[in-house]
Amino acid sequence: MAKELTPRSEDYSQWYNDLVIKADLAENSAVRGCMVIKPYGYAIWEKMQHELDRMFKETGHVNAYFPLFIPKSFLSKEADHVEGFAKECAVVTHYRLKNNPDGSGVVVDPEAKLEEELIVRPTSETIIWNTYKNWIQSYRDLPILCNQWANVVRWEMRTRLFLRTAEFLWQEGHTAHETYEEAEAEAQKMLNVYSEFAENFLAIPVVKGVKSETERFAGAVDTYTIEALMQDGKALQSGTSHFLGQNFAKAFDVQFQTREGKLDYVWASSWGVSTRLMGALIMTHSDDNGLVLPPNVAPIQVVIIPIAAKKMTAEMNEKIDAIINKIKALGISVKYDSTDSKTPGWKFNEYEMKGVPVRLAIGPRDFENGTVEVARRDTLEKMNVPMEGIEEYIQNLLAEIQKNIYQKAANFRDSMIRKVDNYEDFKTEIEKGGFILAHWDGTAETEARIKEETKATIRCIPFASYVGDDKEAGVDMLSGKPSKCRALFARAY
RNA sequence: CGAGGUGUAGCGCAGUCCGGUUAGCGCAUCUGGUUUGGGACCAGAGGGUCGGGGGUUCGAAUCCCUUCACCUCGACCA
Repeated sequence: MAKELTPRSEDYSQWYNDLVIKADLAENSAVRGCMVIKPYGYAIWEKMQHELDRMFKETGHVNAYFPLFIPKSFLSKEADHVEGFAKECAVVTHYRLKNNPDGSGVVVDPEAKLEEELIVRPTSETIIWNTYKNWIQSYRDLPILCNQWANVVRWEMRTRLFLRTAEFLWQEGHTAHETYEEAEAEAQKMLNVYSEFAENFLAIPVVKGVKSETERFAGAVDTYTIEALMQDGKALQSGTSHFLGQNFAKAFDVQFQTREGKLDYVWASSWGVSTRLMGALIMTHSDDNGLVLPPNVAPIQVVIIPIAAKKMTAEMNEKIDAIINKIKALGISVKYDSTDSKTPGWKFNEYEMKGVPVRLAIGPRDFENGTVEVARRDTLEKMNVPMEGIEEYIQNLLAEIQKNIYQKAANFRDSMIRKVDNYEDFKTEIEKGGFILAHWDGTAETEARIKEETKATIRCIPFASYVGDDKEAGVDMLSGKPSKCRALFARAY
């Protein structure tokens, strides 16, 4: 009765919105474009953070924190950068309120105008490079490998929970290096960290590649990306890593003494993933019954639901406690839901909505047979499993589910990548969704025309090969001009 | 910013066209009891500035003016 999702086939977008609300992940707030991330949604984000943070540290990075506010003048120092972000900045102009003389509440005190306005960071390159200038004198001070966990604000016209909000949470890495090669390698390395994280942890298959000039980060020399494919056939940019060259070092005059005793500008990279990954996670795996979570990110990995809990004997409760303890001992998070205000049927649906990977039901029948009913969320299969050794069974099952969820997504993604050689076919194929590999002459004009006419954008030039000859030269499907290799096109979020 | 739409109980809605007792319904909540293997049942209870302001009227959720907010779809973007 209460909670029914709009089926994906009926309205994918509505399904997504329903799911975010009904799985208790997030909700719209009183502030335009800003969401409240609810405890269950935040628990998933925390698991992502935890794993990413571990991976960053393992690759030699350290965490730091830089200010939320950026002096307006900083933003204009790198020409492309300001161009890219100027239209979506929140600006602080005053520092004080006062009571309205007419008694109608508070108003901004016009006396308290700031000398220089402050921008709420849309990203932190400028404040960080202004800071790095003081940290770097010699090659001995390099590399600097900093990350920060932060919130940023981009005043978007239209917002959607997790996918695009005015304020969002993310991490941003900002590194400084002696050489072109080292900074470039860092950008590549972090892209690999992201793709490993997406695939192994979130079970989201991604295509790694380089962005076209049009899609590149404002101020970067090259932008690398991981692109995921959602179930409705649209692409979602899920993480980016930028080789910044010496652009920010020049803008903020960050020079260092080289090993040869000369002065040179520092080479840079930056990289980030955001709460948008929550959107990717939801849209990659979930179904019409609700969220489907890979065991690695599930805040609750196993839920145990007693049947007729009030009729349980002390001996039965002891057996259940023993099972819980054995599962916990294996490092598996388990929730025992014995509240009697809800029926088992209600709970079955509720935990399916929330994507809990494994559900156990234990009732009178099971105590008679010495079994437990095990249900897996990914396939919705139910099995009766002996109570004895149930913990190992679950441990294996969780691993199996993690693998299965990834494989299912990978099969779908692969089935949606195809090669197209002429523009007419392209227009037909793009309607069906998915990734299309087609030859592109490398010009912004052709790219813009394709976007204008088909709403498809170049997601990236993939590093790996997907359809055999996609790394071979050819001719642009639209202009007929020579093309070095195929680009990956899709409609995107 | 363009085009549509919606604001009535915690949530979802009816009532508005055509003004008239005490503003309804479902879910949720609370109390008590019975239940429990796929969204239970019975009995009782609480909960409302009808988005805000102004006007018309004997009388406004309903008509008029004004204002605010939110949602969906476009253009912009992680």
